[in-house]
Amino acid sequence: MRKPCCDKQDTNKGAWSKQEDLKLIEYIRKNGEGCWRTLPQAAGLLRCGKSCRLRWINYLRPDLKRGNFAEDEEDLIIKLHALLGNRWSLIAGRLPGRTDNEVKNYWNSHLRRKLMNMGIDPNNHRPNNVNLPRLHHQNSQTVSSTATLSEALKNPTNYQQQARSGGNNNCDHESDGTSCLEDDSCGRLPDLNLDLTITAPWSNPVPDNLKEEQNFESKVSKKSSEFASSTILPLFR
DNA sequence: AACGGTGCCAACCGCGCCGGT
DNA sequence: CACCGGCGCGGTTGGCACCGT
Repeated sequence: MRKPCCDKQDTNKGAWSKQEDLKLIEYIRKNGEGCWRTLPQAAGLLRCGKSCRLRWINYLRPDLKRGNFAEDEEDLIIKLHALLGNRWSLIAGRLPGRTDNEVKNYWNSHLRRKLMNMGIDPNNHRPNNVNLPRLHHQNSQTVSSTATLSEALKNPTNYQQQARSGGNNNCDHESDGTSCLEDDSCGRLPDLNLDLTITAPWSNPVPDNLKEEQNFESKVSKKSSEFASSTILPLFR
């Protein structure tokens, strides 16, 4: 049995106070991130390391964007979710200034409902309640080579029609929140516009918080990483 | 004004991964 | 190779704000 990360009796829980925030910011400014387990004591905080890490990453980091998501960010989240499933950290990594928690919350509170209102299953990005003939995937087409998902959001009827006409695949991730990456039987990308003309969100040098992304392949499962390295990563480069 | 319902988001929890020994 | 500890991730929860009745 794993030991708890800290002695819960001696730690604060719940919302962070202004003083706690200041202590954490000050400590990290002087000493940098890392070694979260020992940080609270060193910084004079009655918090567990995980709590400090979360507070810093999700709220205090100076490079956070915050505020409403732009249309292109929404677009990107939807596309990446279609590709990656609920891998929020990977998705957030493509949105500079956004955290996985923020993206996850935004998906669950806004985008999920938006897609459902359009009659699209947010789990597999396919139209809901439609008895589609199962075509061999070689016959399928992408939704559109030019339309973006934000355009689709503005015109759900077109999007659905396109999804129906070209949106068939052999993938059965009906509602498990997984991506096609996880199933060999799919053998193809989900039928979304995958013309991802994404520019690198960072300039040189790569910020520390994004360096991890360069280990993308090691983060996804073996199967996924093979898929990613041959198919997805080139789209991002 | 009071109340209940709903949505949003910060924070917590448990688990898996990975590096060190 | 096995074990251990730290870190990071995704799912879930709790509390607050807002809105409608």
